[in-house]
Amino acid sequence: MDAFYASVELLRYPQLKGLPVVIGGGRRQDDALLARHPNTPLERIPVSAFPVLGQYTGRGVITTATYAARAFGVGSAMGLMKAAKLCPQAILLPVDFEQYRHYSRAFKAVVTDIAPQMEDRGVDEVYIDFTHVPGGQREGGRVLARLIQKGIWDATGLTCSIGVAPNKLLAKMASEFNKPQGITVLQAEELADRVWPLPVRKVNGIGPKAEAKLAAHGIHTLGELAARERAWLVTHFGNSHGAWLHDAAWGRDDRPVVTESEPVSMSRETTFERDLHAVRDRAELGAILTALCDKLATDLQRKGYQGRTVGIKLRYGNFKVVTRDHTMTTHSADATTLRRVAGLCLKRVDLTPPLRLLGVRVGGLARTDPATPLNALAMPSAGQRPMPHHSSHPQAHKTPHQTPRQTPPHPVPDLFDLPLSGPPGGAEPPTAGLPPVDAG
DNA sequence: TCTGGGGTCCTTTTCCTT
DNA sequence: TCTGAAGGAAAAGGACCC
Repeated sequence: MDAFYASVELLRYPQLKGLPVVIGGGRRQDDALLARHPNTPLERIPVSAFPVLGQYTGRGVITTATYAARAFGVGSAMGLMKAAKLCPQAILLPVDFEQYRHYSRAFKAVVTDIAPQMEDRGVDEVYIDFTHVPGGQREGGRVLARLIQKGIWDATGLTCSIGVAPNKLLAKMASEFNKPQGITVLQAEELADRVWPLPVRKVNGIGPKAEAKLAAHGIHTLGELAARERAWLVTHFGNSHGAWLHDAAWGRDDRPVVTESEPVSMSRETTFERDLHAVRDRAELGAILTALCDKLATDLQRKGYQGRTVGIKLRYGNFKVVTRDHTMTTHSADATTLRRVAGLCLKRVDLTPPLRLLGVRVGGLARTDPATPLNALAMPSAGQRPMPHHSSHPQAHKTPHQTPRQTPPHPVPDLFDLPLSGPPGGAEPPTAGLPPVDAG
């Protein structure tokens, strides 16, 4: 298979091109901006009027940053306060998913017009199998890549970097060689020269943890990784991960370009403006949980799905995360049902420490209307790991059994109805707190 | 100093049934 | 009636990606 990996840079305002800009954090700075410049389109508001990072106070992280901002050491997932120290003059824009979705659809339409075998990798990235695209092999794929780049520019004004290689693993790596508007053709025989000198972290699927573990064994580059025996890697990293690491270092990847997929789960979560306490902030937490369930139910219904497993996620003030879930006997997309089951899950966790984040998730999805065409409504599979499927996995490809066990393990009275002083009897975990679950 | 939100997949632990 | 083993599914946690 021949593969492209294409990623586009999403930046809205032409007057900000070339400047350090970060996106993230605060909500609705646009509104304040427009209030100060009535009747002026955002695209015409002068650069000097935009809020800068140095003025920002509060929680949040950077979603993305322009290359000019990255030159200051600012990057994705960095706290805004830290970024403000590195580059206080950077312009800070709010996240606007409506716009991203619009431009995302537009650029993908350009791609599929030219090369229909496209795999969606999120809002700004795709894989393309161009093996059977007419003219796809000219200049090793470079001609087709230029055509796609120009098409995206003409339709959206967005720049795009493209990697061309024999498989997805190498195409993704190649796309990073020449950002933001380059085309890199990487051939299998160039592995030693162009890939092995790279740090292991450049492989899509080696994150900070794997990087640290490899470093502890003195492995920093892909060349050093490739030099290890496969058996040695299997011994130290397990059967599947060790073998995968070995394949990755040797540029081997036989995953196909997947053009359609079904969502596995949907979720909603929110980080609070300040840490909340289950008892003191009981009403607020209850309202947040209800709102999350409402949104999630709306998401499910809009996309035509219902789910059987409902779960909650809590992040404590110390960043420790706990999850609880419960599988129901039937599927549902009903907000009241989600709220009730999420409430039951919440009773099974320790609600004593300060809480930073609350989330609700639904898995075990099934289509509400099976006649809906496959993938017509599915989300892009953004977080999919590049690992191959391991059929040895004990839970792989099994049909769910019909009698899920009942939770919670110890019968708990409705703690959500308890007085604020805490649970009676002393036998229950310290879970006093949130308002009553809505009566079904 | 501070660390979002929405996903997928894998591994390990726990629980249930036979 | 009790016990233990085995196997499968659910639950929990974690790594990773955009």
